[in-house]
Amino acid sequence: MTMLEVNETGTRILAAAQKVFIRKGFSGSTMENIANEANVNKAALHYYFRSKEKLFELILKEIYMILISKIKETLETKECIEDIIKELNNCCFEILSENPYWANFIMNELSTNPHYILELVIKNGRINFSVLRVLVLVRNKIFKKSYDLEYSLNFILNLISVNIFPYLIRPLIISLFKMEDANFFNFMKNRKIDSSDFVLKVLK
Amino acid sequence: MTMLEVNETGTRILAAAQKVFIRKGFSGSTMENIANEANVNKAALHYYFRSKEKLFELILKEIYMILISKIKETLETKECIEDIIKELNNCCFEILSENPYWANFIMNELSTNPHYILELVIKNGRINFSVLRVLVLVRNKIFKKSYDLEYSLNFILNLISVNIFPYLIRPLIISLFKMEDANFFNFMKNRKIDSSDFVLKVLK
DNA sequence: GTCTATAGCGGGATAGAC
DNA sequence: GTCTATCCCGCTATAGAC
Repeated sequence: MTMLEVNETGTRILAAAQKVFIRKGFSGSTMENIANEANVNKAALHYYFRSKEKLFELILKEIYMILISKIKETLETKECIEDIIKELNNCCFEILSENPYWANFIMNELSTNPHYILELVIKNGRINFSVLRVLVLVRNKIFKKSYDLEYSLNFILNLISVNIFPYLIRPLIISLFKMEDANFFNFMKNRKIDSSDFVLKVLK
Repeated sequence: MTMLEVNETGTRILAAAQKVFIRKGFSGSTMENIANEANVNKAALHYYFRSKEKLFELILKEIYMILISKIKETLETKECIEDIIKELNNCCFEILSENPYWANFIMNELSTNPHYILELVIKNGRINFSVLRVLVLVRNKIFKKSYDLEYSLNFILNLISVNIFPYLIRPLIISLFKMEDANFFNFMKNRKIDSSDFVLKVLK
Protein backbone atom coordinates (compact mmCIF):
# COMPACT_ATOMS: atom_id res chain seq x y z
CA MET A 1 0.00 0.00 0.00
CA THR A 2 1.41 3.36 -0.93
CA MET A 3 1.25 6.56 1.06
CA LEU A 4 -1.44 7.86 -1.25
CA GLU A 5 -4.03 5.15 -0.63
CA VAL A 6 -4.17 5.11 3.13
CA ASN A 7 -6.73 3.20 5.16
CA GLU A 8 -8.29 3.95 8.52
CA THR A 9 -5.13 3.16 10.49
CA GLY A 10 -3.11 5.32 8.16
CA THR A 11 -5.38 8.31 8.64
CA ARG A 12 -5.30 7.80 12.40
CA ILE A 13 -1.52 7.90 12.26
CA LEU A 14 -1.59 11.05 10.15
CA ALA A 15 -3.90 12.77 12.62
CA ALA A 16 -1.66 11.77 15.52
CA ALA A 17 1.46 12.86 13.68
CA GLN A 18 -0.07 16.25 12.98
CA LYS A 19 -0.95 16.73 16.61
CA VAL A 20 2.52 15.80 17.84
CA PHE A 21 4.66 17.49 15.17
CA ILE A 22 2.68 20.72 15.42
CA ARG A 23 3.26 21.05 19.13
CA LYS A 24 6.87 19.89 19.38
CA GLY A 25 8.36 20.41 15.93
CA PHE A 26 10.35 17.80 14.02
CA SER A 27 13.28 17.29 16.35
CA GLY A 28 11.16 17.62 19.49
CA SER A 29 8.84 14.79 18.45
CA THR A 30 9.52 11.06 18.65
CA MET A 31 7.99 8.22 16.70
CA GLU A 32 6.91 6.76 20.01
CA ASN A 33 4.95 9.93 20.87
CA ILE A 34 3.10 9.60 17.60
CA ALA A 35 2.51 5.86 17.96
CA ASN A 36 1.05 6.36 21.43
CA GLU A 37 -1.15 9.21 20.26
CA ALA A 38 -2.46 7.02 17.43
CA ASN A 39 -2.80 3.91 19.59
CA VAL A 40 -0.69 1.86 17.23
CA ASN A 41 2.69 0.20 17.37
CA LYS A 42 5.85 2.02 16.35
CA ALA A 43 6.34 -0.52 13.58
CA ALA A 44 3.05 0.52 12.00
CA LEU A 45 4.37 4.04 11.52
CA HIS A 46 7.30 2.74 9.52
CA TYR A 47 5.12 0.32 7.63
CA TYR A 48 2.84 3.12 6.42
CA PHE A 49 5.23 6.01 6.03
CA ARG A 50 8.75 4.55 5.80
CA SER A 51 10.53 7.11 7.97
CA LYS A 52 10.01 9.97 10.39
CA GLU A 53 11.12 12.41 7.75
CA LYS A 54 8.64 11.19 5.12
CA LEU A 55 5.84 11.38 7.64
CA PHE A 56 6.84 14.89 8.61
CA GLU A 57 6.97 16.09 5.03
CA LEU A 58 3.42 14.83 4.46
CA ILE A 59 2.13 16.72 7.50
CA LEU A 60 3.94 19.92 6.62
CA LYS A 61 2.71 19.80 3.03
CA GLU A 62 -0.86 19.13 4.08
CA ILE A 63 -0.97 22.09 6.46
CA TYR A 64 0.80 24.38 4.04
CA MET A 65 -1.67 23.50 1.29
CA ILE A 66 -4.70 24.17 3.46
CA LEU A 67 -3.31 27.53 4.55
CA ILE A 68 -2.35 28.63 1.06
CA SER A 69 -5.61 27.58 -0.55
CA LYS A 70 -7.64 29.52 2.04
CA ILE A 71 -5.50 32.61 1.68
CA LYS A 72 -5.57 32.44 -2.10
CA GLU A 73 -9.33 32.16 -2.06
CA THR A 74 -9.56 35.18 0.22
CA LEU A 75 -7.23 37.26 -1.91
CA GLU A 76 -8.96 36.37 -5.15
CA THR A 77 -12.67 36.53 -4.41
CA LYS A 78 -12.74 40.13 -3.21
CA GLU A 79 -12.45 43.07 -5.54
CA CYS A 80 -11.46 46.16 -3.57
CA ILE A 81 -8.55 46.42 -1.16
CA GLU A 82 -10.76 47.29 1.82
CA ASP A 83 -12.74 44.07 1.43
CA ILE A 84 -9.57 42.06 1.01
CA ILE A 85 -8.15 43.45 4.25
CA LYS A 86 -11.28 42.63 6.20
CA GLU A 87 -11.62 39.21 4.67
CA LEU A 88 -7.97 38.34 5.27
CA ASN A 89 -8.49 39.26 8.87
CA ASN A 90 -11.49 36.95 9.10
CA CYS A 91 -9.60 34.21 7.33
CA CYS A 92 -6.66 34.29 9.77
CA PHE A 93 -8.99 34.29 12.71
CA GLU A 94 -10.98 31.34 11.46
CA ILE A 95 -7.99 29.18 10.62
CA LEU A 96 -5.95 30.00 13.70
CA SER A 97 -8.75 29.87 16.26
CA GLU A 98 -9.58 26.41 15.01
CA ASN A 99 -5.91 25.36 14.75
CA PRO A 100 -4.08 27.38 17.38
CA TYR A 101 -0.68 25.77 16.79
CA TRP A 102 -0.45 26.11 13.02
CA ALA A 103 1.12 29.55 12.89
CA ASN A 104 3.83 28.67 15.39
CA PHE A 105 4.48 25.38 13.64
CA ILE A 106 5.07 26.99 10.26
CA MET A 107 7.21 29.75 11.75
CA ASN A 108 9.36 27.31 13.69
CA GLU A 109 10.03 25.18 10.67
CA LEU A 110 10.73 28.26 8.59
CA SER A 111 13.47 29.31 10.96
CA THR A 112 15.03 26.02 12.08
CA ASN A 113 14.82 24.31 8.69
CA PRO A 114 13.72 26.73 5.97
CA HIS A 115 14.44 24.25 3.19
CA TYR A 116 11.15 22.31 3.44
CA ILE A 117 8.87 25.34 3.38
CA LEU A 118 10.83 27.30 0.81
CA GLU A 119 10.58 24.32 -1.51
CA LEU A 120 6.81 24.27 -1.04
CA VAL A 121 6.59 28.01 -1.69
CA ILE A 122 8.58 27.70 -4.90
CA LYS A 123 6.72 24.63 -6.16
CA ASN A 124 3.33 26.24 -5.55
CA GLY A 125 4.26 29.58 -7.02
CA ARG A 126 0.71 30.44 -8.05
CA ILE A 127 0.11 32.19 -4.73
CA ASN A 128 2.50 34.85 -5.99
CA PHE A 129 -0.02 36.00 -8.58
CA SER A 130 -2.62 36.61 -5.88
CA VAL A 131 -0.17 38.62 -3.85
CA LEU A 132 0.87 40.55 -6.94
CA ARG A 133 -2.76 41.43 -7.59
CA VAL A 134 -3.09 42.81 -4.05
CA LEU A 135 0.10 44.75 -4.56
CA VAL A 136 -1.38 46.41 -7.62
CA LEU A 137 -4.58 47.23 -5.76
CA VAL A 138 -2.57 48.84 -2.98
CA ARG A 139 -0.51 50.76 -5.47
CA ASN A 140 -3.61 52.11 -7.20
CA LYS A 141 -5.06 53.14 -3.90
CA ILE A 142 -2.05 55.03 -2.61
CA PHE A 143 -0.82 56.17 -6.00
CA LYS A 144 -1.86 59.72 -5.25
CA LYS A 145 0.84 59.99 -2.61
CA SER A 146 3.58 59.19 -5.08
CA TYR A 147 4.06 55.69 -6.26
CA ASP A 148 6.62 53.63 -4.46
CA LEU A 149 7.07 49.89 -4.72
CA GLU A 150 8.76 49.63 -1.36
CA TYR A 151 5.90 51.46 0.28
CA SER A 152 3.41 48.99 -1.16
CA LEU A 153 5.52 46.06 -0.05
CA ASN A 154 5.78 47.48 3.42
CA PHE A 155 2.06 47.97 3.50
CA ILE A 156 1.49 44.29 2.76
CA LEU A 157 4.15 43.29 5.26
CA ASN A 158 2.40 45.34 7.94
CA LEU A 159 -0.92 43.84 6.97
CA ILE A 160 0.40 40.30 7.39
CA SER A 161 2.23 41.19 10.60
CA VAL A 162 -0.78 42.52 12.50
CA ASN A 163 -2.84 39.53 11.35
CA ILE A 164 -0.46 36.77 12.35
CA PHE A 165 1.97 37.93 15.02
CA PRO A 166 -0.52 38.20 17.89
CA TYR A 167 -1.34 34.51 17.48
CA LEU A 168 2.36 33.67 17.69
CA ILE A 169 2.68 35.22 21.13
CA ARG A 170 -0.53 33.70 22.45
CA PRO A 171 1.23 31.86 25.31
CA LEU A 172 2.68 35.17 26.46
CA ILE A 173 -0.58 37.09 26.24
CA ILE A 174 -2.49 34.35 28.01
CA SER A 175 0.05 34.27 30.80
CA LEU A 176 0.36 38.05 31.22
CA PHE A 177 -3.37 38.69 31.34
CA LYS A 178 -4.21 35.46 33.11
CA MET A 179 -6.57 34.40 30.35
CA GLU A 180 -7.99 31.07 29.28
CA ASP A 181 -7.61 30.04 25.66
CA ALA A 182 -11.27 30.91 25.11
CA ASN A 183 -10.71 34.46 26.40
CA PHE A 184 -7.82 34.90 24.06
CA PHE A 185 -9.77 33.95 20.98
CA ASN A 186 -12.62 36.13 22.13
CA PHE A 187 -10.16 39.00 22.42
CA MET A 188 -8.88 38.25 18.94
CA LYS A 189 -12.41 38.16 17.60
CA ASN A 190 -13.14 41.63 18.96
CA ARG A 191 -9.75 42.77 17.79
CA LYS A 192 -10.70 41.97 14.23
CA ILE A 193 -12.43 45.30 13.90
CA ASP A 194 -9.59 47.27 15.45
CA SER A 195 -6.83 45.76 13.38
CA SER A 196 -8.77 46.23 10.14
CA ASP A 197 -9.28 49.84 11.15
CA PHE A 198 -5.63 50.11 11.93
CA VAL A 199 -4.59 49.01 8.49
CA LEU A 200 -7.35 50.86 6.65
CA LYS A 201 -6.45 54.17 8.23
CA VAL A 202 -3.21 54.15 6.36
CA LEU A 203 -5.05 54.01 3.07
CA LYS A 204 -7.16 57.07 3.80
CA MET B 1 34.56 26.49 39.69
CA THR B 2 30.98 27.62 39.58
CA MET B 3 28.98 28.71 36.57
CA LEU B 4 29.27 32.31 37.70
CA GLU B 5 33.05 32.60 37.64
CA VAL B 6 33.82 31.26 34.22
CA ASN B 7 37.25 31.41 32.62
CA GLU B 8 38.22 31.73 28.99
CA THR B 9 37.21 28.18 28.07
CA GLY B 10 33.87 28.69 29.78
CA THR B 11 33.11 31.85 27.83
CA ARG B 12 34.12 30.14 24.61
CA ILE B 13 31.65 27.37 25.39
CA LEU B 14 28.94 29.89 26.16
CA ALA B 15 29.51 31.68 22.86
CA ALA B 16 29.40 28.37 20.98
CA ALA B 17 26.28 27.26 22.82
CA GLN B 18 24.53 30.49 21.94
CA LYS B 19 25.39 30.08 18.29
CA VAL B 20 24.16 26.49 18.13
CA PHE B 21 21.04 26.75 20.32
CA ILE B 22 19.87 29.89 18.54
CA ARG B 23 19.95 28.25 15.15
CA LYS B 24 18.63 24.80 16.02
CA GLY B 25 16.66 25.21 19.25
CA PHE B 26 17.06 23.00 22.30
CA SER B 27 16.04 19.64 20.89
CA GLY B 28 17.68 20.28 17.54
CA SER B 29 21.08 20.90 19.11
CA THR B 30 23.54 18.34 20.46
CA MET B 31 26.30 18.73 22.99
CA GLU B 32 28.70 17.52 20.32
CA ASN B 33 27.67 20.38 17.99
CA ILE B 34 28.47 22.83 20.76
CA ALA B 35 31.74 21.15 21.70
CA ASN B 36 32.92 21.25 18.08
CA GLU B 37 31.88 24.88 17.70
CA ALA B 38 33.86 25.74 20.85
CA ASN B 39 36.84 23.53 19.94
CA VAL B 40 36.66 21.69 23.24
CA ASN B 41 35.84 18.16 24.31
CA LYS B 42 32.31 17.11 25.15
CA ALA B 43 33.39 16.40 28.70
CA ALA B 44 34.38 20.04 29.19
CA LEU B 45 30.79 21.09 28.57
CA HIS B 46 29.57 18.91 31.42
CA TYR B 47 32.41 19.97 33.63
CA TYR B 48 31.53 23.66 33.29
CA PHE B 49 27.76 23.54 33.02
CA ARG B 50 26.62 20.19 34.41
CA SER B 51 23.94 19.40 31.81
CA LYS B 52 22.55 20.42 28.46
CA GLU B 53 19.49 21.84 30.14
CA LYS B 54 21.48 24.06 32.54
CA LEU B 55 23.57 25.37 29.66
CA PHE B 56 20.46 26.12 27.66
CA GLU B 57 18.81 27.98 30.51
CA LEU B 58 21.86 30.21 30.85
CA ILE B 59 21.81 31.08 27.14
CA LEU B 60 18.08 31.75 27.10
CA LYS B 61 18.29 33.93 30.18
CA GLU B 62 21.23 35.89 28.81
CA ILE B 63 19.48 36.69 25.54
CA TYR B 64 16.21 37.48 27.24
CA MET B 65 17.91 39.90 29.61
CA ILE B 66 19.72 41.75 26.84
CA LEU B 67 16.50 42.11 24.86
CA ILE B 68 14.44 43.26 27.82
CA SER B 69 16.97 45.76 29.07
CA LYS B 70 17.27 47.38 25.63
CA ILE B 71 13.50 47.55 25.19
CA LYS B 72 13.00 48.91 28.71
CA GLU B 73 15.58 51.59 28.09
CA THR B 74 13.83 52.55 24.87
CA LEU B 75 10.43 52.70 26.48
CA GLU B 76 11.61 54.71 29.45
CA THR B 77 13.98 57.34 28.05
CA LYS B 78 11.52 58.87 25.63
CA GLU B 79 8.68 61.09 26.74
CA CYS B 80 6.07 61.29 24.00
CA ILE B 81 4.49 58.36 22.25
CA GLU B 82 5.73 59.43 18.82
CA ASP B 83 9.34 59.30 19.98
CA ILE B 84 8.81 55.98 21.66
CA ILE B 85 7.42 54.48 18.47
CA LYS B 86 10.37 55.70 16.43
CA GLU B 87 12.90 54.64 19.01
CA LEU B 88 11.37 51.21 19.42
CA ASN B 89 11.65 50.76 15.71
CA ASN B 90 15.32 51.70 15.80
CA CYS B 91 15.89 49.44 18.76
CA CYS B 92 14.44 46.36 17.03
CA PHE B 93 16.44 47.06 13.91
CA GLU B 94 19.68 47.42 15.79
CA ILE B 95 19.29 44.29 17.88
CA LEU B 96 17.96 42.07 15.13
CA SER B 97 20.24 43.18 12.35
CA GLU B 98 23.17 42.40 14.61
CA ASN B 99 21.63 39.15 15.89
CA PRO B 100 19.42 37.90 13.08
CA TYR B 101 18.40 34.67 14.82
CA TRP B 102 17.30 36.05 18.18
CA ALA B 103 13.70 36.77 17.32
CA ASN B 104 13.12 33.32 15.86
CA PHE B 105 14.87 31.69 18.77
CA ILE B 106 12.68 33.36 21.37
CA MET B 107 9.50 32.68 19.40
CA ASN B 108 10.37 29.03 18.89
CA GLU B 109 11.01 28.49 22.55
CA LEU B 110 7.87 30.39 23.44
CA SER B 111 5.77 28.02 21.38
CA THR B 112 7.47 24.65 21.87
CA ASN B 113 8.30 25.11 25.53
CA PRO B 114 6.64 28.25 26.95
CA HIS B 115 7.60 27.37 30.52
CA TYR B 116 11.16 28.74 30.42
CA ILE B 117 10.30 32.12 28.94
CA LEU B 118 7.12 32.64 30.92
CA GLU B 119 9.12 32.09 34.07
CA LEU B 120 11.62 34.74 33.00
CA VAL B 121 8.80 37.15 32.18
CA ILE B 122 7.21 36.66 35.57
CA LYS B 123 10.48 36.86 37.51
CA ASN B 124 11.50 40.06 35.75
CA GLY B 125 8.14 41.71 36.01
CA ARG B 126 9.57 45.21 35.99
CA ILE B 127 9.17 45.40 32.21
CA ASN B 128 5.44 45.48 32.83
CA PHE B 129 5.68 48.95 34.32
CA SER B 130 7.34 50.28 31.18
CA VAL B 131 4.64 48.75 29.02
CA LEU B 132 1.99 50.14 31.32
CA ARG B 133 3.47 53.59 30.95
CA VAL B 134 3.26 53.32 27.17
CA LEU B 135 -0.30 52.12 27.50
CA VAL B 136 -1.18 55.27 29.43
CA LEU B 137 0.55 57.45 26.85
CA VAL B 138 -1.43 55.79 24.09
CA ARG B 139 -4.63 56.18 26.04
CA ASN B 140 -4.00 59.89 26.56
CA LYS B 141 -3.26 60.35 22.90
CA ILE B 142 -6.34 58.63 21.56
CA PHE B 143 -8.58 59.51 24.44
CA LYS B 144 -10.41 62.01 22.31
CA LYS B 145 -11.88 59.20 20.27
CA SER B 146 -13.48 57.58 23.29
CA TYR B 147 -11.34 55.72 25.73
CA ASP B 148 -11.12 52.01 25.32
CA LEU B 149 -8.61 49.73 27.03
CA GLU B 150 -8.88 47.07 24.36
CA TYR B 151 -8.18 49.63 21.68
CA SER B 152 -5.00 50.71 23.44
CA LEU B 153 -3.91 47.13 23.88
CA ASN B 154 -4.51 46.42 20.24
CA PHE B 155 -2.53 49.47 19.33
CA ILE B 156 0.47 48.19 21.24
CA LEU B 157 0.00 44.72 19.80
CA ASN B 158 0.04 46.17 16.30
CA LEU B 159 3.09 48.21 17.13
CA ILE B 160 5.01 45.14 18.26
CA SER B 161 3.78 43.08 15.35
CA VAL B 162 5.01 45.38 12.60
CA ASN B 163 8.35 45.74 14.35
CA ILE B 164 9.13 42.07 14.87
CA PHE B 165 7.20 39.89 12.46
CA PRO B 166 9.08 40.88 9.29
CA TYR B 167 12.31 39.63 10.87
CA LEU B 168 10.67 36.32 11.64
CA ILE B 169 9.92 35.65 7.99
CA ARG B 170 13.32 36.78 6.78
CA PRO B 171 14.13 33.40 5.17
CA LEU B 172 10.91 33.66 3.16
CA ILE B 173 11.47 37.26 2.08
CA ILE B 174 15.05 36.56 1.11
CA SER B 175 14.04 33.58 -0.96
CA LEU B 176 11.05 35.25 -2.66
CA PHE B 177 12.93 38.37 -3.66
CA LYS B 178 16.23 36.60 -4.28
CA MET B 179 18.02 38.83 -1.78
CA GLU B 180 21.21 38.48 0.16
CA ASP B 181 21.10 38.97 3.91
CA ALA B 182 22.64 42.42 3.44
CA ASN B 183 19.85 43.44 1.07
CA PHE B 184 17.26 42.32 3.56
CA PHE B 185 18.65 44.43 6.37
CA ASN B 186 19.00 47.34 4.01
CA PHE B 187 15.35 46.93 3.11
CA MET B 188 14.48 46.83 6.81
CA LYS B 189 16.52 49.95 7.42
CA ASN B 190 14.60 51.89 4.80
CA ARG B 191 11.40 50.36 6.04
CA LYS B 192 11.96 51.96 9.42
CA ILE B 193 10.47 55.21 8.19
CA ASP B 194 7.48 53.55 6.58
CA SER B 195 6.51 51.41 9.49
CA SER B 196 6.80 54.30 11.94
CA ASP B 197 4.57 56.28 9.61
CA PHE B 198 2.22 53.37 9.45
CA VAL B 199 1.79 53.24 13.18
CA LEU B 200 1.79 57.00 13.70
CA LYS B 201 -1.01 57.54 11.19
CA VAL B 202 -3.37 55.76 13.49
CA LEU B 203 -2.69 58.29 16.21
CA LYS B 204 -3.55 61.26 14.05
C1' DG C 1 41.27 21.44 34.42
C1' DT C 2 41.33 18.72 30.35
C1' DC C 3 41.29 14.56 27.99
C1' DT C 4 39.90 9.43 26.61
C1' DA C 5 36.99 5.91 27.17
C1' DT C 6 32.83 4.19 28.06
C1' DA C 7 28.50 3.54 30.50
C1' DG C 8 23.63 3.86 29.80
C1' DC C 9 19.71 5.00 27.47
C1' DG C 10 16.44 6.54 24.14
C1' DG C 11 15.00 6.69 19.48
C1' DG C 12 14.68 5.29 14.50
C1' DA C 13 14.40 1.47 11.86
C1' DT C 14 14.03 -3.60 10.57
C1' DA C 15 13.33 -8.70 10.75
C1' DG C 16 10.29 -12.11 11.22
C1' DA C 17 6.38 -14.51 13.51
C1' DC C 18 1.50 -14.62 13.12
C1' DG D 1 -1.34 -5.76 7.98
C1' DT D 2 -0.08 -5.90 12.70
C1' DC D 3 2.68 -7.13 16.49
C1' DT D 4 7.11 -8.41 19.32
C1' DA D 5 11.66 -8.41 19.64
C1' DT D 6 15.73 -6.54 18.53
C1' DC D 7 19.42 -4.04 16.16
C1' DC D 8 22.26 -0.14 16.19
C1' DC D 9 23.36 4.41 16.23
C1' DG D 10 23.79 8.78 18.52
C1' DC D 11 23.31 11.35 22.47
C1' DT D 12 23.86 12.72 27.47
C1' DA D 13 26.52 12.00 31.14
C1' DT D 14 30.27 10.09 34.06
C1' DA D 15 34.50 7.70 35.59
C1' DG D 16 39.10 7.95 35.80
C1' DA D 17 43.85 8.77 33.84
C1' DC D 18 47.03 12.52 33.39
